[in-house]
Amino acid sequence: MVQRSYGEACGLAHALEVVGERWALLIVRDLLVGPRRYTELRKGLPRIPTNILSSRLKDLELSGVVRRRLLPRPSSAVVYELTEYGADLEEAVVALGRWGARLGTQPRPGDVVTPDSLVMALRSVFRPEAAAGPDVGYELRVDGAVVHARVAGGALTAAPGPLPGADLVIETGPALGALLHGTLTPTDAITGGAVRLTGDPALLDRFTGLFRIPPPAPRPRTGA
DNA sequence: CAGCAGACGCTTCCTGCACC
DNA sequence: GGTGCAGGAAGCGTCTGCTG
Repeated sequence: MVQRSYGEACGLAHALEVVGERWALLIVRDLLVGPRRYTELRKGLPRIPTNILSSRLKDLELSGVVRRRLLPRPSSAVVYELTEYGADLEEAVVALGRWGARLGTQPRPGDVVTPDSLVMALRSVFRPEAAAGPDVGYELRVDGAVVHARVAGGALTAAPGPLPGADLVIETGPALGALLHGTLTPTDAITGGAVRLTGDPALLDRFTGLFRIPPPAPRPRTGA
């Protein structure tokens, strides 16, 4: 596909010409979690048409954001991964995710939670200033997506999959947004059955301190 | 089965123009 | 200057089929 130009000598305009197309930044988001095969990207982005995924990957490859790599035998499969240049988008993607999270806590009908989106959500709302204290490991299960987060030495490591020996396993659903927004307290979440915990329940308080969505965006007046 | 790619129809965007 | 409309271009989604 021929990339349209905004005709501006502006870094932001140039960035949008590369990752501003529909789906492009979500592909980058998933690749920030790790290299993915074509079918894994389709699973992570269940609504993307296959030709659009193919087209975006090609465009991102031409732009130097993504590269194709052939796995060694016996698999010989193709994986897509970010180049160093593409990986530089992490700071921007995390900031955009944090900004977007302020728009609302409730998923819309048909919205899905994927492990990759959950990992990037955790990275987006992690608060390093709250990470002092003993190391802790969480396993998070949200609507079938399982990810884990480990906070050690003030730094976060978040990745898809379970965490054997996790200090706390949190099973929840749409309530996660309210919990991270602070509109649902850990106590209310537990007593109301919005979360199920395995491990030390006190660590849920620490979780909501470590991961916090900034105050919600102001709502435009409806004029009614 | 993975990894595309083409055809087709629909939607959205852009541009130019007219009108107030 | 702001708004609305029409036509063309571009983009998107679904379906289907091809290749290794």
